[in-house]
Amino acid sequence: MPQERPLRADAARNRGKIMEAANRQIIAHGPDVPMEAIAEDAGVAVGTLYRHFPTKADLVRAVLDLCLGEIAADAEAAADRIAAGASALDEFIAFSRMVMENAADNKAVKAAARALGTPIDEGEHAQQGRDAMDRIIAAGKAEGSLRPDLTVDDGYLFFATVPIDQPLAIRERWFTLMMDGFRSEVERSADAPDRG
Amino acid sequence: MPQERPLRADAARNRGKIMEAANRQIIAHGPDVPMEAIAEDAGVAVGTLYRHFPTKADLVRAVLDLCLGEIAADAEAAADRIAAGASALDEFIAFSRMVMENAADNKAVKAAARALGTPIDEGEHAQQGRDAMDRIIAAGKAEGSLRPDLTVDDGYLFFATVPIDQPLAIRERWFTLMMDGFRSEVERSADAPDRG
DNA sequence: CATAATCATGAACCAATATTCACATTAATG
DNA sequence: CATTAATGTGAATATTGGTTCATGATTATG
Repeated sequence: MPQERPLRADAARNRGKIMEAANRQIIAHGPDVPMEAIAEDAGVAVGTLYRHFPTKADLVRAVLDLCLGEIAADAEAAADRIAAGASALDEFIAFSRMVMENAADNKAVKAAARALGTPIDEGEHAQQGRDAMDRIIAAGKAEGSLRPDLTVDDGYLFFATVPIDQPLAIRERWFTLMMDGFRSEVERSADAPDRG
Repeated sequence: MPQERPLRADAARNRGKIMEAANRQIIAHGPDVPMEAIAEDAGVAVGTLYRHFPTKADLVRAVLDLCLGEIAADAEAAADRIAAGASALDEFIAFSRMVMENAADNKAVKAAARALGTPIDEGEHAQQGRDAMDRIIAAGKAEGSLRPDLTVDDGYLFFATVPIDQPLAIRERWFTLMMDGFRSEVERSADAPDRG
């Protein structure tokens, strides 16, 4: 077992700069951003990217995993608040809305959503998020506010189908419809103006 | 106003072959398929594609518009059946399912869905489909089976968010959830196994 | 069938991008 | 500080894919 020698100081520094730059660039321009752009943003040469990540796909994967991690952390926070007494329905809706809004203007999240079901969501972050979602949904069902047959996969489905390229109003409407599909019958939304 | 001189015989023939080939190739591989591939499939040289379509985007647009036309025709057929006495809810669901299944393995439909809200859906086919959807939804509301605030845009939203890259079971589940979101309260789905 | 207008051909051109590699720098070590 | 292993550099390479254009073929017309 070859001991991992620690990174040289400059190497560690550059690795950080690369991750930050890649994060910025992918958030702004999506995973198709050229390696050159990331290198320039990081203030290093392209070759350096390749010293740290054998291939572009590896770099992108690392960034997307980071995104997934942040979302998973939010899910955990929501689950914790529920455990501490907060309304499961409120937390579920707030978390879902947050995911939607992130996906709308963060192309990394968008790409991560599109990548669900691919190798990307097999990292530990994905599992962490899945567990938190499970807690939220179980609480919602116990509370009677979410449909009894709801599963974590439904949450992922939500994530994966956010209408990213549509205008805000459309996205809001989609959100209403999805949430109404997720609720138990008695709990339907009140924001529809003209219903009996 | 320059009179459109009719196409020369060989030109007309080639135009047909190109449209067919482009349709095939885009259905199979999506709009990113190389022009070379389309040319080869059509049995002509790339230059010929450019004689008929100034740019690749124009060719793709033509193919997607064709797809939209077929879907619009299906919507009209459904609307007509409703006018003739068929259940609006049944027709709405059947049409929606058809759209979903098409989008699943027809990359042209998928691309057309993604292109909603872009210049592509401003052709006459788009308007035709919109009108038919309007008739279907109005009937469903009159029947009391669709939520009173449903609009044609919601139908487009459905179209645009089909979870294309997910496995069949996931897509079916999504369909259930969406349809439950579209129905009026009293009409919720019965395919959920474990609800009281 | 002769002529001109139209059309088809496909090699060449160009731009974008991932990736490599010979060489230059820099940090760790004694 | 001398040595060397690790690291950084960025021009060069390879590939892909859209687009053009000089040339040759085909069709329409009188």
